[in-house]
Amino acid sequence: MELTRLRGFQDLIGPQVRAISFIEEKARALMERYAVREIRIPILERIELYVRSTGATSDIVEKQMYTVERRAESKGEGQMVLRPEGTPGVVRAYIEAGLDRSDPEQRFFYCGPMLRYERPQKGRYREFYQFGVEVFGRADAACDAELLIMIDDLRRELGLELKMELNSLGCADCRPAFRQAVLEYGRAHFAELCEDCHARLERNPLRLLDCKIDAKLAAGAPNSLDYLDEACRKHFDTVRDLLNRAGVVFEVNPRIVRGLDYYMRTTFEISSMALGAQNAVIAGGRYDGLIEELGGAPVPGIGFAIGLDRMALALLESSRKFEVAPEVAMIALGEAATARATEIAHRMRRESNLTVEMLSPDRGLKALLKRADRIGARYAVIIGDNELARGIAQVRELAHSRQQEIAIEEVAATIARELEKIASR
RNA sequence: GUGAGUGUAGCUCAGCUUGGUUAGAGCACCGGGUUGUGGCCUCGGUGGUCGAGGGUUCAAAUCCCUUCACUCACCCCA
Repeated sequence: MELTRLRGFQDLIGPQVRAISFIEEKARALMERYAVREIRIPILERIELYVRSTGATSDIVEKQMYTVERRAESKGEGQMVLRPEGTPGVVRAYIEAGLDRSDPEQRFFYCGPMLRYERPQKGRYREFYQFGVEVFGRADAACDAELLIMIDDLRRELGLELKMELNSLGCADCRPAFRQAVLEYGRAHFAELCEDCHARLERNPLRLLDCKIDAKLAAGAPNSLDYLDEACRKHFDTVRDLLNRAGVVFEVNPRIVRGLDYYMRTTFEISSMALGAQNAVIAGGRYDGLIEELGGAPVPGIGFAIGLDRMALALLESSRKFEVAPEVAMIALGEAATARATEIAHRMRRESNLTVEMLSPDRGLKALLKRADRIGARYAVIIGDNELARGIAQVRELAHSRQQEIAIEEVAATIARELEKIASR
């Protein structure tokens, strides 16, 4: 086969797509309760948006973005890229709508594909789906806590065991001192650092802290919490206190460092034990300077994104099943019966709310019953010329090989009633 | 970008070390055993450029080279 999908892209089929939809539905329902409103933003943006927000030296901007070839006659668009993450686009839309000035306190969620050119591996694809939440206009610790509680709610609804880790990176006032301390620590131990860390040191020294190779060295490195100024410390203490009151289980991990420039104060990562190396299923944090950086008013912000693909993988690792089976397989033998069966199937769905799959009528009964079994139907409704003439249908309960003749007009109601009985047991 | 592992039927894999007739199994699919009754059983059938290209050889799934893809990990990150 030569027309294969592109590397790192996936066709989501069967349980995979059902797991993702399941998470999305749960998350959407949760958004309703938290009064978070949906926002839809373009998948294509100007490259500058990410250079200025994500950070010019980040890997995302330096080597992972998909650039789009524009038509020669289009003018003034500059370099366009497929969005590698959601936050900058939402911030842009927020500013562009003038909300930062007219009505700054806003909460949005978005859902959709993101694209990054990376080497694929388990839980990492070039196109991946994110469900993200962004809250603008609130600098208070209660807001941070509310988001984390929201995440805990989702975790509970999905029945997943996840680890929540929290850190504070400090603010524009106190972070520089911390960064400087890490830099100096790194320089002092330069000879002991791994090759990757040598590169990190000047580019993004905070990254030293979550290096896997130099774990021992990182343990002795400066702790961001020791460098928090009074306001940041109080903020972080309040967040933790609110989480404890809400019964949210979390750990403080000073090594949680976000890769993107715009994060400050509260940062967090939620990971799954069920996954491989790419185990962060949710990550986010506060980014109070970002809106201003992108040309808006000085409005604070905080947000997170769920990696839906990863979350789905974790869900599929658990014992949860994502099979779907129709309640009724409709079997028609012959042309006249097919017409009648189509009517009955329609009525079952519309009036009795049953899930009904009509099987291909161009096959023998044996093959059709086999098919009904295969798709996991609970009942097979058989209508042939015999039944048609007598105004009845054979209703077969597959698991028990019980079969009864029921007046065609009564089939839908009878099955619905039986299912109700089973459900109430 | 780096490293390791793997590419044989729709799926899971055997065969490759030591080259040798028509390349196998299980599952799945289709059909018979049952003129209109599934699962279990049984008999049969469809299905393969052995990832691709080149080389060695009388002969290559098997040996050599190149290349591509997939997987996992590094890196990065959701």
